[in-house]
Amino acid sequence: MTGTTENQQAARRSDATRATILDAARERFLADGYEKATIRAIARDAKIDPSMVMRYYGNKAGLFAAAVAIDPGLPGLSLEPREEIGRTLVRHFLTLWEENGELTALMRVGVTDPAAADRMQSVLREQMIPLARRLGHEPEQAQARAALCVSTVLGLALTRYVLRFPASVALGREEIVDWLGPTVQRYLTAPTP
Amino acid sequence: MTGTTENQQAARRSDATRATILDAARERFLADGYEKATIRAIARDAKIDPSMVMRYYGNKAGLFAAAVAIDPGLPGLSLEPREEIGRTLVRHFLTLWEENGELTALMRVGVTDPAAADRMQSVLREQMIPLARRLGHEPEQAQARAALCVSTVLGLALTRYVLRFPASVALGREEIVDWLGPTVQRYLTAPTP
DNA sequence: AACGTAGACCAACAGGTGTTGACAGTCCAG
DNA sequence: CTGGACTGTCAACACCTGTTGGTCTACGTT
Repeated sequence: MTGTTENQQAARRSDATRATILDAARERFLADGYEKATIRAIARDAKIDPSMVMRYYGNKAGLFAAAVAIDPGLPGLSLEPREEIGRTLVRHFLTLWEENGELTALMRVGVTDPAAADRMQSVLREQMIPLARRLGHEPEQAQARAALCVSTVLGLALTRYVLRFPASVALGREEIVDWLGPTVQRYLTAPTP
Repeated sequence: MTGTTENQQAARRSDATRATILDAARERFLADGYEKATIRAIARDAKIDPSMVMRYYGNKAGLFAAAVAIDPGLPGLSLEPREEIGRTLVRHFLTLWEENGELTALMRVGVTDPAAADRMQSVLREQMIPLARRLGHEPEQAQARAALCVSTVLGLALTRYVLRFPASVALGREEIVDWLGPTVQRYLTAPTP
């Protein structure tokens, strides 16, 4: 872990430190949000000097950007049977949120910071709207339907993972799929009401 | 406005100032969130001294509490015809959010601050769950169904009023009612899937 | 008219923030 | 073995934060 010099990207000796910082940053941003998660606290967690954070990530914004770099990766959903796409989508988002705590951090910040909000929106723009379009809707319809789907899953994420309402946390995984799946399905495939 | 002394609650001479502060606070909290909305900035907006804010509201938390005191006031919804309750509920929440910017502020803060999060949850506890129960569900069912409804409307509020996703902002009021109404209706009245 | 009190202002405090620069130790290439 | 680049440490800067106490003004009551 400390001697190899010929990697694809010139493995630096400081990679371990970099990773430690990033882990601590993710944890802090997730727990406290952007403003309250101070560089000093993150550095303390990582047991390094605050100035190292600056050296490696430029500034606080850069650190945050590095900490929440994530790929939503909606898989080739057009392959799914059309009647199952709602449930599949909901299931996919559930695992996504449960595996990546960064998403909670991103939401905490996005609510105040336009740049982070835009990052969240990109999922809608680049993945959900094209998906709705692939399902045969004209542009406006695709926009509206995709917005409704995103609002559905983000609403659940908000009450369950961010605000942690007990009633929402108590819901079982498959219970959620059973309720929200048909909803998303309807938003995507039902005729306009 | 400046001479009456015998009101129900001893109208103070400073009431105008108090109101000015509260207005400025609401605006700032709404725009910036809790941490970024500084007392100094609020005082500057209200064109008074920062120390007055402390004098009248104790501290920053007290000011925030006073700024977002709001009553969701779900009306006597049990009077509504059972088949229309979904649409009525959605319509009610839409006007609520559009008339009270404080709700956006509350959400911005609740995402980071547990106390504010709890305040949001109280709507669920004290209004939605009883409503679901009044519709004839046993306790657990009522909890789950109410959580789904809250998640639905908060999801819309999040994408439309807080994050301001264009695709969500573009939705028309009745369009939202047409899509979300049946969803909420199903969460409240459909048999468990 | 005189007094007590509440409203408003000012200056300052103590602490925390992101960020910077100079210095010492460590590793590898020449 | 010697240079130079990289990793890490320490102390400090300039600024902004919430909050406090003292002081002057103006009103309402007696």
